[in-house]
Order: sequence, then C-alpha cells, then structure tokens
Amino acid sequence: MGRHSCCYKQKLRKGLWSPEEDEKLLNYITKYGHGCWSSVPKQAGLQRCGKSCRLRWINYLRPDLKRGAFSQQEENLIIELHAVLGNRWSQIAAQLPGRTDNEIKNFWNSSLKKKLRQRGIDPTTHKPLSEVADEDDHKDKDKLMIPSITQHNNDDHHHQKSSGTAASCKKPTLFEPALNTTNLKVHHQQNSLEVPASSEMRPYSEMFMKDFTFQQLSMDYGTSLGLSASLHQSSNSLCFHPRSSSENIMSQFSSDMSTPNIISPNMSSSSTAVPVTSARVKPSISLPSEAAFMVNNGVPSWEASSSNNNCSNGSTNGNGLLSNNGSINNTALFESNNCFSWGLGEGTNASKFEKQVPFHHPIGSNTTEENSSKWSEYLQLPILFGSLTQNNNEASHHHQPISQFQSMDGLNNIPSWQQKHHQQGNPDIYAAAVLGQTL
DNA sequence: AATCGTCCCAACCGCGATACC
DNA sequence: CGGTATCGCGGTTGGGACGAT
Repeated sequence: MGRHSCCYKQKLRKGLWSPEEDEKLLNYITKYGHGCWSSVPKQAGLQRCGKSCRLRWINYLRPDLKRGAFSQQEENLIIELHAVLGNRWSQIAAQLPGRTDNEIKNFWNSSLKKKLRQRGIDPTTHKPLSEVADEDDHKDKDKLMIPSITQHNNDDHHHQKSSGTAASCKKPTLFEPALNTTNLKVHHQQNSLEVPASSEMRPYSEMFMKDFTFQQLSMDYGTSLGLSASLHQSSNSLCFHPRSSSENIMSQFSSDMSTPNIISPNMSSSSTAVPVTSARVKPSISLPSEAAFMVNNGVPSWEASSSNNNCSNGSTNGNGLLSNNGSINNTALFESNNCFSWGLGEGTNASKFEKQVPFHHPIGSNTTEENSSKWSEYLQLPILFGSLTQNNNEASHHHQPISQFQSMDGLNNIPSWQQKHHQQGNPDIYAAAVLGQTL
C-alpha cells in the first residue's frame, strides 16, 4: 500500500510536461492503450512514473476532453452538484462530459467560490451568507457550539487561508460532540462515510428541504439520530450505528417538535411493495446489539437494553419488533439482521426496480449478488428524503403509493411536500435516493 | 524597471481501496 | 492469507502570468 514504488526512483522527471513527452505518451496510448500504467513510461520512452503518465493522460491528453472555458450551463451544473455532492470532484466530473475532476476542482476553487460569495451564498453550505453568519453568531454565544461535521476541504487553500468555513456553518449543538475532522472517515471508493456522533441539531423541516447525498444523509440524518453511517457493499445497505449515548439522542429528539415519524416498509405484513420513483439507494439503520431503535410518537430514539437507561418509551419483542401501544404509526420493525429498511426504487421505472430489489425485504435478508452489483452503482448517487403521505388513520396499515410520495424527482417539489407534510401534522419520513443523472 | 502579491492551473502527494501474486 | 503493486481520489503545492505599487 501507499505510494507507487516508481515514485521513489530518482531519475524520473517531474514537473511540467514538454510537448515531446506529450507526443510520446499520446502516440503510445493511442497505439497500444495504457494497460498497466506502471509499464507505460518505459514502453513509451518516458522518464516519468506511471502515475504521472496516467494523470497527464486523464487531465490533458485524453481525446475526449473538452477544452476552453466552462459554459454557463456547466457552471450552474457544477454549483448544483456541489451542493449535493460536496467536494466529490470525480462524481461531479462524471456529470460533465469532457471535464476532469481536477479541472472542475480548480475552477471551483479559483472562480465559482468567489462568484457564490458575491451572490451572498456560502460556497461550503450553499446557504445564504447571512444565515451562515447568524449561525456563527449563535456559536459565539453558545459555548455548546462546537464545530460539527466537517469534511476536510480545500475551500480556502494556501492563497486564501481558511477561516473555518465548513465548521462555522453548522447550527448550535445540544451536547458535546467530541468531533473534529480527523475522526470523520470518508471512504471514497466505497462511497461510504463514517460520521461520528454530532451535536448538531437541525429542524427536520429544513433538513428535508433538499435531496441528500449519501454523505448528507449520513451527516444530517445519521448525526441527528446520533448515529454514524456506513455503507456495506456486501449487504447493499446503508447502516447507521449509534455513537453517542441514548440520553444524548433522546435529548435531541425531545427538543425537536418537528421530528417526524420514521416508518418502516415492513411494518405491516399486509402492505404491498411501494413503487418508488427515482430511488436507487437502499438505506437501512443498523441496530446495535446493545440498543434498540425506537420510534415513539414521532420521536425516534435509541434505547439501550442495559438497565442504566432512562429512555423506556417502548419495548421489543423477540423478533426485534419495536412497538408502542400497538400503533402502527409508532412502530418500526427490525429483523434479525438488525437493520431498519427504507424503501427504494429506480429511476422512473418503479416496477422494473421492484423486480430488481424488492422493496419489502429487510436489508441483507434478500440481497442477491445481482443486486449487489447494482448497488455499487446506486451508491454513488445522491439520496433524497421525502415523506410518505400516509393516511394517519390508525386503521390504515397501507402506505400510499409512492406516486404520492412527494418530491422524489428533484428539488423543486420539496416545498410542496413540506407544505403537505405540515398540513398533515404527522409526517412520516421515507428515505430514498434520487438518480444522480436526474439532477 | 523592479518588486511584491494574487490568481490560476498543472502536477504532485498521500492515502484508502482493490487487485494480484 | 498476507504482502505488494496498482489504481483512483481529494487535498496540496509550485511556479508562471499578471496587475498593483
């Protein structure tokens, strides 16, 4: 592991590429392809390491690269994608044919950030600067405020020294987070992210105003639950793990009047598969062996099974069924694999998706290899939260079709969803993912 | 004209993940 | 199965271009 062995060799050239070197590399790859990059420089007659050759090819010599300035359309797309994906340049670049991640990254750092600031938008959070400033003010006043979930970024590189961009944009915390950038692990190639328990408290009404990347799902939802999140490719599941005490978690939810219910598609045996549009990620909440996840009267929480716990709002049965007075709206079912399943679908073809990945089954219990391979694709895609407009009649054990699940296709419908959810007064939260290409 | 600071971008670095032996 | 090689990613740096003083 670690650095490419060739990097240690002394005689290799570094720095800018000469036209002659470019020509050698271009000719060689055009003729033979790159194959193993480590062998390319030798066979192409270059005094470079394979890594350098690869980079030069990807960022400059590749014939499908688009040259020239970014168009307004590209610029807008980058901004939108960055709001969803953060500094995941490779994923952003995947949405812009002919552009490289490096190019986009440089464009962002040199130009777009400034433009956004000029428009009064914080480039890190994509929120209005005034709002960010307000949050900073709260932080100053509230000693509980501690930099929350921050992904190390180079928003202000050596030319523009950082003043704490990401961390400064977070809302007041409710308890000690013991968190810094160093214990946030982002596993790029698995698109997984481990988020330590955050002290951040954020109204759900705001939280569900936009679609979420996995990262954001992990951060915003997982941390609001006091969970860390990880993607498990083997089981194709997005799992949340408790990282803070249940007391802390309870304090969060107890203080948030807008907290919605979380409903499981497994709650009712009579419920049918919910056709989900635009959903491609299959999240789940992993239950720790020592704790139970509770949804009581719209207040999700963890209840430690140990006796030294004050949160006893529900009970578990042998099958992991957590119930509260038998009300379906306040019940979540956890199966033996300790995962809480959310629904999912695909693109605009819900029925097709249902065949691929049954909506009902708990994560891990019915995962096929075929689905596994699909998930590896889905996991790169943003996630969207929305709400099942479930009839809250106690007798109703059926979720309405996802066609009535608002805001699955993008950002624009979110307000309408939220409006509806407020009208109903008892929102049930449904998590899904939105196909990246549909952004 | 010389110096300095800033901007921009190509390239490098370090690391995690994965493939391979 | 463990060690090594390789790939791919995001963060960082080096240095040229350019404008201000």
